[in-house]
Amino acid sequence: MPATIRDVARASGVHVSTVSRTFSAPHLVNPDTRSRVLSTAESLGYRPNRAARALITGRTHNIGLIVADIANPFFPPLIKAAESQSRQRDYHLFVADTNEDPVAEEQLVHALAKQVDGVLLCSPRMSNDLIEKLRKEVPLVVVNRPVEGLPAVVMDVADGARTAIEHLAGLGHRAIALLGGPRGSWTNREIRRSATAAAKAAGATLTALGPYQPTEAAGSAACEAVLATGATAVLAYNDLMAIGLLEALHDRGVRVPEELSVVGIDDIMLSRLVRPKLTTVATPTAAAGRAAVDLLLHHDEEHRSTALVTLQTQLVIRESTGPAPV
Amino acid sequence: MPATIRDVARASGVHVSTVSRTFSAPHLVNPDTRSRVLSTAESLGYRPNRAARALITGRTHNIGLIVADIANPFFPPLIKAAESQSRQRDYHLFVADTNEDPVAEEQLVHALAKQVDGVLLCSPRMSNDLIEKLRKEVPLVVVNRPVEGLPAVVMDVADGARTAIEHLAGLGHRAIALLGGPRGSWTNREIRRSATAAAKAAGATLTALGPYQPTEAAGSAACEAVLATGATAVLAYNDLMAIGLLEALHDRGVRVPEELSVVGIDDIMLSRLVRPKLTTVATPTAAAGRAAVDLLLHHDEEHRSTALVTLQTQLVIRESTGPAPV
DNA sequence: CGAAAGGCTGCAAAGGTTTGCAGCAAACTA
DNA sequence: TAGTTTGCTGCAAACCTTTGCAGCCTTTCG
Repeated sequence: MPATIRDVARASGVHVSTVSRTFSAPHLVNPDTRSRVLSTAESLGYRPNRAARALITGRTHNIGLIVADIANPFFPPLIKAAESQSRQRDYHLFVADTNEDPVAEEQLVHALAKQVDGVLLCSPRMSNDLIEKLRKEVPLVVVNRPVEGLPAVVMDVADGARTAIEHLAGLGHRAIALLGGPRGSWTNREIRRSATAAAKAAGATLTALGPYQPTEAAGSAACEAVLATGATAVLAYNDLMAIGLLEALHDRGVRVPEELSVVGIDDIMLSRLVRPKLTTVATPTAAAGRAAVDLLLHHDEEHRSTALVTLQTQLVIRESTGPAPV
Repeated sequence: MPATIRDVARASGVHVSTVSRTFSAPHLVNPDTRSRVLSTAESLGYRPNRAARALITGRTHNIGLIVADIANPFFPPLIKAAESQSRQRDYHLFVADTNEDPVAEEQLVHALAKQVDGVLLCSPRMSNDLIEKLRKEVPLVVVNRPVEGLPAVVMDVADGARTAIEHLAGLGHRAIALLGGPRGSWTNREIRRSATAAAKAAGATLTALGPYQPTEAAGSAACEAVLATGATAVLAYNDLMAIGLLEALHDRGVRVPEELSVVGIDDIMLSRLVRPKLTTVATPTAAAGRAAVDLLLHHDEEHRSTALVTLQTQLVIRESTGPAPV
């Protein structure tokens, strides 16, 4: 039913190849012919069929984006930015959600492989070995984990965690708890490593808790464990957990920041709307989305192996941190 | 480079059509042959090329989802549910963001038309006439607006708004302000219509403000206007605006709910985390996402025209509403 | 003025899959 | 036993484009 290139060719009295070139290589066709073809195409409502085009060119003009949880407030800004950047470059974006499941991640890459020119793997939970295997099937860009020889964009959470710990130490905190994120997360390891080092340097003790799911519920559930450490300050794997913790603390009547200081990571939208407003390490998620798309699209094979984009983070001090209780 | 159906055929000593049938119509091929084909396919890492398949069958097994703003907290649960439901049915989901721009909506439908089996149009801002035109290009399901003769899923916001107004009236409020949403939104018109009627029935006055963008910033910006109405209670187009308003009120020192009651609509995640916790009309967004996908996939042409799914809403009373000041 | 160059167009193969049709052998039916 | 059905497989066309090659005509150059 929809008009094909053949219909346009017939209607405008030229060969299909001329119509094809009118769209994919306009400079090769005579301006008069071109405008004639264009106008009949317009009147027939013709639009090139991307699937057919992909079949022969091998380029689909589609990108896959795989995230752990679309509804986790960390991701939407990233998805939005990636989508916007993709479309600006005339690409469409498949979005898929793994529900934090490594197996689903792998299946999704397989399923999307043939349909996209590349896959953006965000905060993957799968092993590096598996990533190595999958990259043979389809070009990959990893977000939130550096992988040897693969283009990646990461946030400098190590620096962020260090800054956060220094901020707390500067407020007099000497016993700090770390609310750990999910197993398999590179970001989590980074935070832990850096926070430990920073605490040591500042003469504070750091008690690591976890692993936990990166959700508000898990943050609330961990309240007990946090209080049990005797810490006067907490650094959480992400804002969602920090906010969950804040909720639980509020319910228990523990005052923040008077009795306990709380720092999150990410600076999601929520963080400046809860009370007390959350002190947090801002990660540039939108920039990450854009960078990932560009990395996928712009980098030719030779450069690709060495491309690692590191985005700076920044401590945003709000109301959930204060001087250590005496 | 990747294995094709032909490679599998050669390696297992059968014709390509047999391989094809092994995957797309297994019951037509001898169990022995089938398992042989399957195992060589497995060892070659063969996966059917969906684009090629789409070319001949006309079914892409892809769905397009168009929303106004991915980062608006209202949408992620809907997107997540739609994605999950799609994948369960062996479909992949394109997600696109229009930035609240009606023109972008139209372009997106055109661009996706050839690549999907249908498009889910969420809270469209475009005119009904345009929708009528676009439906000829690709099957459409509309979310959050009923369109004559088109499958749609809507939330019963009229009932929600009525309930909200009755709740406020029951608390003694007689002057209520309505914080209006964006122009072109069916939901907005519904709310306004129903709230007006409910207010009248309850003997209260309703002052409608707007249109505003459905954002937190717009909610904050409208604070002045709300206070100027002299209302003792506000119903906002959505939670985001209500929360923005809450922020602005807090900054001005207006106490909620003592001096002003605030009700939102949607029950986004944020709403139970802000202080005071927001009283709001919960809309079943995840259910809407699932229903939209099912409507697209299950309904054959004859039923399609009559399919309108209406989802119930529910008032959730929290802390932002209280008795009218005397 | 003749030959070479350049601009434009047509031809046809190719890309990976599905599917109606035909063919064949084995298993039934009468 | 002859004829018919059934189960399985092969053949080849079709889906919509792109693109290397070849051919034509017009210009340009010497």
